[in-house]
Amino acid sequence: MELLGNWQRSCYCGDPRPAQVGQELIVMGWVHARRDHGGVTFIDLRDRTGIVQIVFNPQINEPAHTAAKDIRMEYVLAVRGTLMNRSAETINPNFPTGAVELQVSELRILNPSRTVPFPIDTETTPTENARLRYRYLDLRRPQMYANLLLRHRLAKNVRDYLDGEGFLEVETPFLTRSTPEGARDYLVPSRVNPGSFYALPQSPQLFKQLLMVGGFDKYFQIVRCFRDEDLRADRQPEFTQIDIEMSFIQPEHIFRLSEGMMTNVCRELKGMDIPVPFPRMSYTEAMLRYGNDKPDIRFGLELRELTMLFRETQIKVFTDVVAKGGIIRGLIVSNCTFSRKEIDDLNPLAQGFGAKGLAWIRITNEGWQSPLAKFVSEEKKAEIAAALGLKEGDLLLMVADQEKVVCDVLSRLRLYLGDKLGIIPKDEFRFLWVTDFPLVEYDDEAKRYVAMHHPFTSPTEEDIALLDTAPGKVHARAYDLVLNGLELGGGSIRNHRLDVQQKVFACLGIGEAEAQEKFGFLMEALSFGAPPHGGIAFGVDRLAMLLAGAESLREVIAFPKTAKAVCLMTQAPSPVDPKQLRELSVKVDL
RNA sequence: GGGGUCGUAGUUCAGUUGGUUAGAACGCCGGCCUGUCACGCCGGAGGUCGCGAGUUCGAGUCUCGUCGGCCCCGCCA
Repeated sequence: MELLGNWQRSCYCGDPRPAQVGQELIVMGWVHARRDHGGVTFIDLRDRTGIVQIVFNPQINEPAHTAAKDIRMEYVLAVRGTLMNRSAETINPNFPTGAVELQVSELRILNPSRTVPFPIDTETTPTENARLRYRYLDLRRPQMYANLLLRHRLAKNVRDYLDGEGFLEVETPFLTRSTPEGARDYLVPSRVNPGSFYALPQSPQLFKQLLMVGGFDKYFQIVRCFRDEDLRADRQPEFTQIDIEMSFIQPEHIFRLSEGMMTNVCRELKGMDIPVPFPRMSYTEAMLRYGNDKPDIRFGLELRELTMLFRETQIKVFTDVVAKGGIIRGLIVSNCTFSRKEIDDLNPLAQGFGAKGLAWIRITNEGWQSPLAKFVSEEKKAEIAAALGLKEGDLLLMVADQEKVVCDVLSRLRLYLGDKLGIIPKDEFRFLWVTDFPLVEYDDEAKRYVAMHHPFTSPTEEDIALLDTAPGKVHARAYDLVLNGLELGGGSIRNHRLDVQQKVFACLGIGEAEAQEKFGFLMEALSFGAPPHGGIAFGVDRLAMLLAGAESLREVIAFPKTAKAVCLMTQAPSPVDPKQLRELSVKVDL
């Protein structure tokens, strides 16, 4: 092992080109591969920019050639040498540096490496377990570097864009207070105030509103948020948002700004030109056509309303459901080539999605093929076929149940079928605004209305009166941005008037005393001339994931957590020293 | 909290109906090799089959439990 001494790197491994031939260079990096021919030894030296071949030739430098015998995979080297052209037949077209090589005159082995637990290449993908345990090695893989580079450029692009639009990035506290509603909070005990706890923010929601009251007019922040809920491929306990808030605006301003930001990102990072404005769809329409408030509009296969058509048949499972206030909806798969088994297999799938069963009708050249065919008159069949435009080869899949169940099952079945049929164009980016959400929805478990977005969302001006009489019918000035079936972000116009905010609290069953205790600071602020304001927040991790074409957030997060919210590298979370607990006046009760 | 799936050499994986000494590739160690770039050739080491019970004459293989990774449901204003 040698010291670095006063050596200074003259270029990255990916840099050398024929133009620099003849120059003396110092390059540093990791041993990616080693080819020892006894006489001459080749080493591929790698850094984040690429790979350069360095050559140890005993005729050029005997000591360096001898020393190179000890070099192993992932050793860290510094080499000084002369850049040479390769002879025509030894040029490697697979690397940008493949026309040249560095003839080593001096080698310094800066650090050895134990045998690595998995190879640093693109061919083999190690198990997730190994990757997360040795994340620093996983990060050496070019794909991980590419993903995090993309993420960096995303953040930089967004910052530059918002700066250009007159936004200020302002930091807000991580140690804040726990609020009711929403996700479970991560709590931090206060040593100085025994028995009291901070909460890590689920989002900087209230702070950004208070910045508007503070007159900042246009705020943004690329900020970490924390939610103590179970994980998914697209959900980590800590995640990053592009958080935005503006004063004296309409939803249109948010749409225009967001569209500018997203198209900018897509153009700069992916070379894609996304047309603006993005299409918009009301929540009601989205539920009707897709059964879902975040529809993937890259493909059709929309839901069909069937209640009226089938209510007068002799199909008992249908008529019973309709009698109980349920509905019937379905999907039509055109030119369906499913085997009988494939169709039968959809039934347990639909049941897994929450359906009691899945009815089906296949249109063949001999008429209806279906377990239900005998319950429908020929006349009715013709009426149904005409109404739905059914033709030979079509498969009609139907679910009858309460509306919520029908929507849920069919929306998931739609995604399953879209994937199975291969009709989802993978390389398309289809943005969609979903608007006109209900302000609240009834929670059967809690037996009260809960905020659909959050408790600070403004009702539409014409619906304010309904807050007292029919809360379920009140529309919110809220909007979500959906990309390829993934909720990328959401926002709303907020309540800037104290009386409206108090009405909303009351509607949510938050009493005056509780509102005062939990949100007193907000209500106080609203009483001091709060401007009309609103904003939006986008998931950076999800956006980066889609831009990177990755299947999991972990691919675009340097140090992510497992499905059990554990960091396999640091072994966090961990028990702590009893002394620490005593200082915090915290007792663990398992 | 629930369901599914995976766990075999350092790594990626194979392992038949439960049957002799658990294999391959890459990596690792030793040797040879002056134009390779997935270098090649010769030789070698390396296994608590995640862990614990059970069934069996016999378990990597079957059963139960448990731990861990992944996916999903619930949950995620």
